[in-house]
Amino acid sequence: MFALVDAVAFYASAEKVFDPSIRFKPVVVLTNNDGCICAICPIARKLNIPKFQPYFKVKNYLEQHNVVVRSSNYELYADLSDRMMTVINRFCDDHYVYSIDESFLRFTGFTKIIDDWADYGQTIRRAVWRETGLPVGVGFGTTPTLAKAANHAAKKLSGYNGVAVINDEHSRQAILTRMDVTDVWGIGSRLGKKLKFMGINTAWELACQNPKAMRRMFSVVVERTVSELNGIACLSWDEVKQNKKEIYSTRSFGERVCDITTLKSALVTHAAIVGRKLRDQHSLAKRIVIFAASSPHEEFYYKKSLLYEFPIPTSDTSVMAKAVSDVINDIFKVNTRFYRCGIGAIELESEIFQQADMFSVSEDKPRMMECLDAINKRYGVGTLSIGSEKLTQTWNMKRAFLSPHYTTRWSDIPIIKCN
DNA sequence: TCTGGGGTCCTAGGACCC
DNA sequence: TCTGGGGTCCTAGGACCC
Repeated sequence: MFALVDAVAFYASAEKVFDPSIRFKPVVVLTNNDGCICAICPIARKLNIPKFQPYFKVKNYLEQHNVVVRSSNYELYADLSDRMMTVINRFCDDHYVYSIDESFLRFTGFTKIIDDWADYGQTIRRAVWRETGLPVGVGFGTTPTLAKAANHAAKKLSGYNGVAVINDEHSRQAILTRMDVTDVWGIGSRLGKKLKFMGINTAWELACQNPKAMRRMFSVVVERTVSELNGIACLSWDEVKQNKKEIYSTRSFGERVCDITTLKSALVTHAAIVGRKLRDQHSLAKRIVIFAASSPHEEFYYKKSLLYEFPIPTSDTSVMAKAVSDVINDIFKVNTRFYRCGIGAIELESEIFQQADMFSVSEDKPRMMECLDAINKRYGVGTLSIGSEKLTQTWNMKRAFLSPHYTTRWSDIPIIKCN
């Protein structure tokens, strides 16, 4: 048995945890640089606010309806995510954190003990709510795709109250027939359109297709999805938990960047983020892409992207920073208003297979990164960083509606006033 | 005044080579 | 005069997710 647990409108709910004054108001959270709307709380959802619309286009509408707007407070969300995952971790023997607000649970030893999954789901929900203040939905299913579907039902369909279980033919049919085909994990708007053209409108109708035929018409991915909807596991647990094959860090600037020093320091910061993520999953990058671009919305679009190959695969931030230095002059172009930039590690291999470098002089390099990670984990990201990250700080994000860092900064600790 | 997210995986098609 | 194959690597862009 699998379960998928995720938070209801995570960013928006996180904003409400330490701010009771907005708890019963419509709240939306914006993406980086206050660009688009990325989270809409259930109260705001009733106003039919479109997700991922540019903020400036719906600003008036939000004001008219007294919607509370918040910038992304990633520090707060990351910390609340940790807390939430720590609680969830108690409830299964195998836990995989899939994204900042979603995690898969697998029950092997537990299966014999638990006879009422719905009740168990409510126990998880209550524990997370009590200990973090975050509302979550819990979906159980015999495959990861069915657990995803049940989770959708738990949060979106009436009569489930936050927990849904697919563990027999009856429950499977009851949920899948009420689910739009585009709400199936892996079926997006594009595939959805084609499927609907073929008369396949619900998840149930998709499940009734011949998997082999789906493979011919679309891809192995759709074939797998059909099988999984029928309770046939195609994604092994190891596959679900697989390491990333590519790791990117990209960001748009709060203000356009026109000078090479600022661009370089931004790229080194991305190198640091990619390096940490590589080390987290014990991977090394053989090659990285380094890119910078102007805005695609402007008349003259400029984009330059370069491949950089390391003689020895690495996850060392300082080595990647050196790569940035090497190529920055080829990427930078004068009189260009840079809008975003980033770094992606695209060819990864496992640390286990690391070739010893015959000419290496600094044997302690990996330990230096270990030390850096440990300090940043303890005292916050950015406590220790590469010198060239700090060359300038002018490219910071635009975050006009930022809430306090309630849980990660002494100065931001919430105060309760008693009269 | 001007403003438009971030991440991962996959594939079609072009460039280049022999 | 006109026509002919197959592999690798790279890039851009599509598709999906939240």
